[in-house]
Amino acid sequence: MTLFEKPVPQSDSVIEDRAMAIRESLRNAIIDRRLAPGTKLSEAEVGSLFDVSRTVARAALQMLTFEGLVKTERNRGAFVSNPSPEEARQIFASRRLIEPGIVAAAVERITPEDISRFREQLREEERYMTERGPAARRAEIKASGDFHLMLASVAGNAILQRFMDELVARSSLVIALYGRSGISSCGHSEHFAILDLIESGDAKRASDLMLHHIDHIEADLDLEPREGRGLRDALLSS
Amino acid sequence: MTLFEKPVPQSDSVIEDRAMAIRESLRNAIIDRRLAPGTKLSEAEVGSLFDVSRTVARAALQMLTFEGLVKTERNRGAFVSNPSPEEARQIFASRRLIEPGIVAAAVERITPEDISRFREQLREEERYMTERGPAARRAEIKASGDFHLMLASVAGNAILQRFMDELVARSSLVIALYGRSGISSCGHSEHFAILDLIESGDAKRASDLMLHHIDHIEADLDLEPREGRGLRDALLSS
DNA sequence: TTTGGGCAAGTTGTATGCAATCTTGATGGG
DNA sequence: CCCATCAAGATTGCATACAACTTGCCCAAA
Repeated sequence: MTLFEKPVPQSDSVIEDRAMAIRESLRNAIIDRRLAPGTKLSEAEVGSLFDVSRTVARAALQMLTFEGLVKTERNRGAFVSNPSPEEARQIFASRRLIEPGIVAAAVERITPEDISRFREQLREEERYMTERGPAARRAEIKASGDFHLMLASVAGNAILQRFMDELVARSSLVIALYGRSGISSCGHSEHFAILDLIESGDAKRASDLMLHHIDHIEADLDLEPREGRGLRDALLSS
Repeated sequence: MTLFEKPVPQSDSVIEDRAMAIRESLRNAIIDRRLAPGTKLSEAEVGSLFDVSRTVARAALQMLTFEGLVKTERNRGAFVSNPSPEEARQIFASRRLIEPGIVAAAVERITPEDISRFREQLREEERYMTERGPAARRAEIKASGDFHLMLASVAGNAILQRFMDELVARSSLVIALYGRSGISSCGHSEHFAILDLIESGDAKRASDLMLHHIDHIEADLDLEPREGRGLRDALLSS
């Protein structure tokens, strides 16, 4: 009757269905490394854990499979993805290709309000950096990824944003897997510098710095060939 | 007992499950425009059409939703995607970002055998160009997309390859929707020129030409604002 | 005639049951 | 002692049943 009959579509991605919520929850658990790579994600277990049927759990796992965060083998089930060094390299190669363009687009579209939010986000990052312990380190990885995601959202291209969603999530998993201990601190100051260059409107230098930033992240990884891995990494990793 | 006990894992992506086959079939139908944008894809109808249960049909539709080829609305169902001009622009912006890098990678990795296969593919394209009629035009769009996909596969980055899969599929839909009649012929000669530059190892010029090529494809589209569309394009389009 | 409400048909969301496949542990033969 | 075969348990793949929601129609009332 009234014009506001519907209770407002809300943020659209928040409502969705239950499968999406489970996907988010598992996704966070995976990139936080609370779920170790290779962990079996049985439909029944996920279902009972979230109090839904296997149907819904299965849908969530299917979504995560599309994102590359879990790998499913026919008639065997779903496992937390255990990205190989080669996969890791491809992930960062993809980011090197995409993110400079995102920075350039962000330079064109960013607003002063956006800049404020970014600085807030960077302060948040800073807090985790001062702390020690694995929990803080996980939070730092996540916050660091959020910077890149915010940049992608400012760039105003929904498709690239979705690609970045996937790439950042998989990067977080890779960093948790192959990252050396404490060197990622340099990355944070680069976030500040990138933001400054974006604010000043210098697209070229901002893009270049983003490129270097990604190089630095990848350089801090320990991506040796790791002989003997490639057979069935999930089984042999334990 | 014998070393060949298992009947060979086969091409891996060919086997998969039935949902994948349905996805492929629907995907081809959509980018061929045999399924018009806005067409309702009811789970029951898809299921009975392919002689599977709604469960499998639903999985296929979910995959297509991830690819952006269909749009699903909660409790309302799945519809063939009807990309807006803005979406189309984002698709091509994404391609402009990614494909030059793919060309550069392909220059490094392409083999003489690959080049032969490419020339074969281009000859195929040529055949469809001489013919008239909507069927030949659809085949031409598809063959033209295949060139870009083959390039992505040569580049050797599985992630970028998957991104390109999605972008090319959505581009085909956009071209079918917004393409002007016969101007796409210039694109074909550019494919030849790009391949020549790749063969000669000139990454820079090959990438630049790819960039221009994408510009030309987009320039051949009719992407006016189309007032009055943005409300609920699926409903109002008919 | 127009508007509003309510019922009915159809579709999607979810749960569950059954068959097929894989894993695992046991058992028997070499 | 080792290896192969096989049976039991468990898990996935798929189909189907039911519940919840949306939509469109019809009819009544203004």
